[in-house]
Amino acid sequence: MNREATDLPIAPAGEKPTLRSLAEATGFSIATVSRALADDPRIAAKTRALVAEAAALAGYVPDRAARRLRTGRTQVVTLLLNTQHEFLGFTHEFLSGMTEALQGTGYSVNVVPDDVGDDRLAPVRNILRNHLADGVVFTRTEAFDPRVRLLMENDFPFVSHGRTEFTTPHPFVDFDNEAFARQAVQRLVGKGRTRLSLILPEDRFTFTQHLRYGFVSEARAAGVDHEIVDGVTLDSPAARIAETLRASRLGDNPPDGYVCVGEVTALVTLSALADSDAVLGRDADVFAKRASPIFDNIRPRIDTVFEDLRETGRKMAEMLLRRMQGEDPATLTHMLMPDFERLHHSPDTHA
Amino acid sequence: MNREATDLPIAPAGEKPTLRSLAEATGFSIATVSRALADDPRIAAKTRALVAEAAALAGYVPDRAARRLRTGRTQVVTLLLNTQHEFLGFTHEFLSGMTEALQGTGYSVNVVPDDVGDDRLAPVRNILRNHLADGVVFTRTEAFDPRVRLLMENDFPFVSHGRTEFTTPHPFVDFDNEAFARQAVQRLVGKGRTRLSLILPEDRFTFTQHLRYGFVSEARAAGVDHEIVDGVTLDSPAARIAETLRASRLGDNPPDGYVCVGEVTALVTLSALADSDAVLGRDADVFAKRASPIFDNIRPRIDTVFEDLRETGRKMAEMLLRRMQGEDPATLTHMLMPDFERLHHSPDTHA
DNA sequence: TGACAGAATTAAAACGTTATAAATCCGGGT
DNA sequence: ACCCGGATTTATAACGTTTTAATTCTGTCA
Repeated sequence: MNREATDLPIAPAGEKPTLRSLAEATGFSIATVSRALADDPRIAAKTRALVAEAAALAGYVPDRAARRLRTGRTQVVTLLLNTQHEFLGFTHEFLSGMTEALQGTGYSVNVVPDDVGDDRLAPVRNILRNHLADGVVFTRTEAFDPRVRLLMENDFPFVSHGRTEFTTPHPFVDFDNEAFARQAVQRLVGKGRTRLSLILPEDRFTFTQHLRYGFVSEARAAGVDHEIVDGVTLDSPAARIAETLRASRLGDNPPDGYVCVGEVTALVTLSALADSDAVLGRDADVFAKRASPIFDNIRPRIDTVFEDLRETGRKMAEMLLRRMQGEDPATLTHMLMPDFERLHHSPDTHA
Repeated sequence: MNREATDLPIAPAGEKPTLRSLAEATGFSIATVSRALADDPRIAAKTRALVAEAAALAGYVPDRAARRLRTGRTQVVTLLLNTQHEFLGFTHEFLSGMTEALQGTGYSVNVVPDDVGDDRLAPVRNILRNHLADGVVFTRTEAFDPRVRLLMENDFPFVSHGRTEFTTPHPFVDFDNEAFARQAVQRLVGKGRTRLSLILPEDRFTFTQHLRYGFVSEARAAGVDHEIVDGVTLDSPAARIAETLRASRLGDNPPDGYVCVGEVTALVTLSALADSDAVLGRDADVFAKRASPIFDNIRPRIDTVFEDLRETGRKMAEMLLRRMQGEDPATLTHMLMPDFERLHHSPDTHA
């Protein structure tokens, strides 16, 4: 019945501290200890302090399984991972950002493949049915993404990377791809380029439309020729993209300005140019979006704009936390702007 | 008390099936249902069949929290993620491989950052103390890796990516970096190169020693000059590596053959060559290890060997499963060979 | 002196499993 | 009929929490 903090027993080496052991150590009941740790105002302040001290001393950490069983809350957030396609370094940066934001919150990150088998919704259904997580995060969002629909129907917390065209608002984090496309066009036009070319992601992704709109309307405004490459998408095999680009360079009036949405596409474009003996800066220019630092080390240098995926992951985790705490989904949206500060003007690393 | 499989009640829409609901549906007790689902031979075969059918019909899935609380097994494996450095695409491929191998096993993958704060062992201690997982997987293994030591002391299942120099054997999956280094030297020597250069990872990693040994002994055997670049490592900022390489090219007798252990290093090397007006194939050659497909799209083309990180993740997860099932740790080792089949002989994508 | 309200604490149930120990069933031998 | 043993089945406790509904304390006021 020891209630003096000074002579509490030290943590026994072998067995892990539990509410019961804390109760025995402090002389209070399990219920009181539980409430005290939750800072319940119904518990006397002195008691709360005593219990807190005992818990710290013993290194008490609540058992996740027990809490989860009792409350139904898993303290887990799931990332739906597309295991096939990736922007270079995407997964790494994104995950790092997520874990960073979740650090110290008690939530842990669970990774589930989003593209196995025929039923595209199976992973989400599985999570919903068996309450495998308290929230979900995913990428490659489509205009009418079935995952979004299903999650909204079930009022389940989630944050999508990318917007949808559903009327009901939902939390998302997105990169302003329209602004990127516009800027890319402006840059190329500024260099005197008049025949622009763009390879788009697959049509079903929402950001494809944003890219298209930004590209087309800005090119029209500038009064320059522009084409969206037919027959291939960002997800096409690199070899096929290369093939298509090389073929296009054999035409009468090949493009002289390339907007590249991904790093791989940019590299393919560069090699297609090299393969057809076109010289960068003379025959054509390339403007690309980058998410990794590799372009710093590639010759010839090209202009790039940075999409911060670590920040994206961080923001998405933050919004998910707030959504799970019951904040209004409609307000939980965030747009990342093309990083003009860190715009990459082919810095000379000799300096 | 209905025991006929034919007219079992269908799964009620709202509430999730549980042992109790299955017991009510079949007329057996909870204990019997539990045992039947575990295929306990003490339960009559007919009963087992009946229960299995009812479970399937109801879509029963055991509650993870309850099972975890009762058994102490989490059904979780944790990947210790280094959030700072990455081989391009490493995390993505590795995780994809892991989830692939774990598909259908009931295990899920948890990602924990391995490099926050000052205490390098904190994540592992946290997992051990609070039994946050049944097994652990990590990369960037050191010769006397403290994580390995701690995990072994606690007899906790793990698989390391890379070997250690501890005498007690433990499960690992490793890439044969010595073989890679030897082959790289052979290739470069085969092209007539006589002054080879290598940038190593930090000394503390085990594979650094393997690379060094393979490189040095093969170069000696071939009787060619060779140097290990001083003052920088694979993890140095790309700019510093570039700086060092450019400086080295100004010397009397610059290297004419570069062995690159990572993609970024390879790119940096290429740009350093370009920056100092050296021509690949004439003034120097580069041989690199690649883990992503980007080299297919880089000009000038270089020879590369493929390290399959998806396969690595898959194998590590498989070994971990077997270790958790009690297999002898000493036998759970796997070496991945440099992929000679998929050796990249600068294929001409024009073909 | 009691009664009583509010403050503080607690007993006990529940979450869904698994596992120990005990109970029931059934057929065969006496 | 009766008992016995093996085959089945079951009641129950436990895992570590949270929370509902008491219960006990304390001091105040009639």
